[in-house]
Amino acid sequence: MSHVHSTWSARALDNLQAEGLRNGGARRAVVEYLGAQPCCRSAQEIFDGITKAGGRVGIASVYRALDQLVELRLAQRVELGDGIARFEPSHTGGEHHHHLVCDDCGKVEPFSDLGLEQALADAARRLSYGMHAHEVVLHGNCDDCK
Amino acid sequence: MSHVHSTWSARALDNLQAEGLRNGGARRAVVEYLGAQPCCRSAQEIFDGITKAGGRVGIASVYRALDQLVELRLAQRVELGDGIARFEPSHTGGEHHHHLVCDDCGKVEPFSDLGLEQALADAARRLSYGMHAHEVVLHGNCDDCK
DNA sequence: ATACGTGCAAAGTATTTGCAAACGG
DNA sequence: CCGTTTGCAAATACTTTGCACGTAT
Repeated sequence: MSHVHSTWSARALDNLQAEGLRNGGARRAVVEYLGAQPCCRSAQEIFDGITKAGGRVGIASVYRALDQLVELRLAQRVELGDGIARFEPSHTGGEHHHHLVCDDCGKVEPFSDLGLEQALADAARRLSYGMHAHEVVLHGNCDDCK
Repeated sequence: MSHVHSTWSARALDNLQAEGLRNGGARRAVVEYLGAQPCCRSAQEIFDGITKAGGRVGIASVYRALDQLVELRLAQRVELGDGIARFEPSHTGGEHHHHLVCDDCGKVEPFSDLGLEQALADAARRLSYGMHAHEVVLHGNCDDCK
């Protein structure tokens, strides 16, 4: 049996290792960077973030690491309508959130809503769809642009 | 004052004309094709559909027409997680739907859920966000892949 | 007549892949 | 050691743009 981890990064690295993967420098850097973010990040943002912190990775490795994380359902791919894929840790329970996108300035804000989560679960049940992830994007105008 | 249209295509073409746009062949073909579809379509699918029906349009015009439709909020851009942008008429009221995506075979199915719509409206109100569109994507496994 | 619309080809971005060298266990 | 991982560069996929010609009003 496995023990409990305090952070998503630690849990993800353990799961990757349990899959027989080797956790070299690049993938570890991606996992640690992503785990420290409050909301979704694009591959380029992750690359830039790691680079600015002194890490040396290739952007191809960032993409490859993200693909694997999504494949293992440790991370979720989020598309907000601007043609750029973003990624964030797969949140469990209360940490789960969705996204508000301002169509004027492009700002992205996370939000949580228990009623919405309940309605999503109900809808999936009614449809008898084997749901393992969901994504909600609200488009509108943020406070600054209203 | 304007009169009521029985189809989205007719209404959209009227709205475009009211904006001072000229509705030449390519944009008209896109609007008519899109209005006849039961669910979202990619630019390439729209191009292929028009071409197969004997229409001659450039794919650049398809993209331009779609941009304008989205800009005027006559159509909605939908991103389902595979990096391809899809488009569908902006549905009003009861015709509104969302999407189920099978992560194994990629199949896309539309669904409607009144409870979900209500929860989305409630969430937007609670957030006091000036919402003018929303998008929900459920990922899971379709009947074929379960 | 005169803007706007269109098609083609070229350019621009985001993402993926081939490959030889570096590395982890 | 040996198979995995990595970085680089080249390739790919989707989308946008420049421009000369066509067309709606």
